[in-house]
Amino acid sequence: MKPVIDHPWQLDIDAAWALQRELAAKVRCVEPGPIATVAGVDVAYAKDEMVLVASVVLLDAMTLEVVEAAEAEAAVQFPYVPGLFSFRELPAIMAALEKLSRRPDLVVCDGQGLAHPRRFGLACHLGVLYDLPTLGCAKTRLVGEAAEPASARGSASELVDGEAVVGRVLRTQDGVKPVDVSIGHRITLDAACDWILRLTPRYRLPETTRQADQRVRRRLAALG
DNA sequence: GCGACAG
DNA sequence: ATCTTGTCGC
Repeated sequence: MKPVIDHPWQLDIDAAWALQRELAAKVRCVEPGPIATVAGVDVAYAKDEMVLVASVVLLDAMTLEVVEAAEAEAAVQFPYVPGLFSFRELPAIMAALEKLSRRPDLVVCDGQGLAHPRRFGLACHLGVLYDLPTLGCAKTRLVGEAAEPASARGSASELVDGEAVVGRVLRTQDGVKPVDVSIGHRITLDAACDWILRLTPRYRLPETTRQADQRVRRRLAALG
């Protein structure tokens, strides 16, 4: 699978902010089409953050079984800057996506989507580049404030940043720390939360993220 | 100016 | 993200 939009990745911080602002205008919040397959992506670091290893898994949306998987490595060429996270991890993720034989109907990202200071987190960036439905499911917050959801699985509260509702804090299992869910591209917040609940029948994090994380660690160990 | 800050 | 021991619970 290849992106429908391409842009330089060898840029400085200021150029990245400018490009991000331009791409953010393309984000769409619409009801996604039929979803039969869901992909998950994750990245791990090797050699003291000199090398990135990315993993992409494709799950059957009904059974949550892995039907395809791919990994790829890429040299780090962008620093970790909160807010510009996607410029650091996407090159590796794109290399892994290129090895995927089919286009997923939805991609679950490990990080924020709209719940970002410029409303353009990793999930939005990936979604716009491939024109695919994407959502962000983050373990920790970047921006926004929210009330503590009730302790039962499925409970949620609005994630608000300034005047805007940028996402939802969702409890995926009874008593566990909730995750931050936000739209990436071509999906609605309600649909995004519905999918996260469908993908978390047993654990706090979605099966997509867990499978991708598991495989990326194994690949990292195999490298040495 | 000071603190916060996805992975 | 990654570095790490012990500990609580099913």
